[in-house]
Amino acid sequence: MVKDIAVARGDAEVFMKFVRLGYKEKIWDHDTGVVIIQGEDVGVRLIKCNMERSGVQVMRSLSDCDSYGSEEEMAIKKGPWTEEEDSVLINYINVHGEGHWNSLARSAGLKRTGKSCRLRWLNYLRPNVRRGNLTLQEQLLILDLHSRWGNRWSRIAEQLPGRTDNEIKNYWRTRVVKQARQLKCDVNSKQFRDAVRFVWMPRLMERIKASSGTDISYSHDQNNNASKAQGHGECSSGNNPIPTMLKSEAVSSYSSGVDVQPPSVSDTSASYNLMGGGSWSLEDSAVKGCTISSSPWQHWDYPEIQEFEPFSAFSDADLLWTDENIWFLQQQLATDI
DNA sequence: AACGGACTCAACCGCATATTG
DNA sequence: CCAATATGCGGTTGAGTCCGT
Repeated sequence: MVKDIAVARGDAEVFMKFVRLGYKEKIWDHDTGVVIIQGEDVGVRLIKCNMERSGVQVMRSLSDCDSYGSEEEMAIKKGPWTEEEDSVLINYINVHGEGHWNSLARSAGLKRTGKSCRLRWLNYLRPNVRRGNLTLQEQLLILDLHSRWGNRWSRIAEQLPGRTDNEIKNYWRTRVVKQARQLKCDVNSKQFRDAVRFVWMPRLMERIKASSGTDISYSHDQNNNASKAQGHGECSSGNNPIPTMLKSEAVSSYSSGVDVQPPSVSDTSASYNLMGGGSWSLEDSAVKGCTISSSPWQHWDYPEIQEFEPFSAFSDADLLWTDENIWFLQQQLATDI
């Protein structure tokens, strides 16, 4: 049986739909000409195609036609991406740009859904994706932003250039939720949020301060080599990229856990130049002067400085944790972070 | 060495929203 | 305006790895 199909210019979606349905009718694009294919019981064959005028790129060769017509070959692949798939996706995006993920997946010859391609690109393959452990500053920022925005992972990720929402979400679940679980309380409970505010975050600040002046090597993966290795089961450098803090004076006010005197919201403003060349500072009564130099990083200015109120959650120091619980949390954090 | 539980994180799923025809 | 489709987001899963016994 022979099926003739004509497909309008560039309409790969319609094209494939008719191929799958074994459609026989002819569809004409009067403006730009048509692509006509001839189908058989198994597979289809391109018999006429004005490629220049039609702009149909999905059919790059007769073999493509065959593969698209095969039920078996049309199966969507799932699971881990192979290096070959990665390179196909990267090369395609380098040439054609990103977006239009469904048609991209087909045009590139990937047997993946558009969503899968998008996710792979955004979370792993795109340039400037940072790999490796979250720095102390990043952890602190995540805790702080989550306290005000909740599970708005993509929004939080926007404030940590190179980090993905998926990565931050994973951090939250594996580290923070785990902590709550160990303390036998709900991660959203006031008790736990207070513990984060008055114990965890101050401790992070202390650790950031403690790293001041130490010679910490930080190998920023400019070429994303580590990320590629990690994606295929190999581990990248386990070094935690901790930038050097140059100045920190007021941090100590957070160091005593429940004895913290929260800064007022009114004198709060922030400038997280976290990805600096670069500094990271909190113009806040309690942390003012905390500046972290991290020259290998890309410069980044906190984009929502107007609305951002760092540590505004400290406005009410009514932590209900017992000394025992606080001690326990601190012990956990000492080994966990 | 073998086993099993815990952990990590890439990837998938379902849903909501945006865009397109 | 509406329906279909694409995109984006947050929640969840599960394969691979680590680590203690």
